Amino acid sequence: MTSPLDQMFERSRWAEQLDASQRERVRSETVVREVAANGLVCRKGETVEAWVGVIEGLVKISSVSFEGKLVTFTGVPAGGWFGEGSLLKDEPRRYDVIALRDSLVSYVPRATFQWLLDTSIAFNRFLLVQLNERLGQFIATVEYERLLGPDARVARCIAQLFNPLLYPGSGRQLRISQSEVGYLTGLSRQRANQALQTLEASGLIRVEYGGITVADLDGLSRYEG
DNA sequence: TCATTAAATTGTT
DNA sequence: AACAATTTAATGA
Repeated sequence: MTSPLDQMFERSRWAEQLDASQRERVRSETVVREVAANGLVCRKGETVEAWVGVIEGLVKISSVSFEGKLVTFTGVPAGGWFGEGSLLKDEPRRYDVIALRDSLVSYVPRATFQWLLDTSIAFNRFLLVQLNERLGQFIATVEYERLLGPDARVARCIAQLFNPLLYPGSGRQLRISQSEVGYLTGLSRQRANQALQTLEASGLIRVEYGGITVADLDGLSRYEG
């Protein structure tokens, strides 16, 4: 029987390329935890002690200003890893990470992360690709937020969740409710619903009950209204 | 397998 | 924010 963690490793390129003893060490040192919807995966300000992977479900990385305004930076679906930035810089975590629905999360301890960094070239390559991909995403996000309306923001958000480099093996279909799309984009559910219908009418996605299927990922990521 | 019910999600105001 | 309609999941005959 393969555990959910093993399945996570199987579709993570860095873990795939470890040898048996390396993988065994990572497996034994990694902690898996269930997080209920709206539960905290990591909290802002805490000392960073782990690199985090989403095995199942969906989490969002966000921050609250001291005025209480909630800002969401990005969502991370199953298959995604995050937190390497804070680990590398050895600083307190800058963001809250909250589960959007019941999720299964894995924590790779700092020491294990360091050891991978020191011993595995595949791991280093993976981080390089991931960091680069994220940088591209955030630059594009800033550009879009300044220039485009809600429909395009939703389009971008969905396209991000389907990034094959960051979240491999998830296919074209993602289970995500429209209220979750609203949380990720900072829009009301009603507006998110409207945007999804616009995008469906443009033939970029198919809207289903409790999920969406991407028909044209490329078109979605360059949608401008 | 089918029918009934509760819960979740969606479409609309 | 509230409502009704729709879909899914769970339950038991």
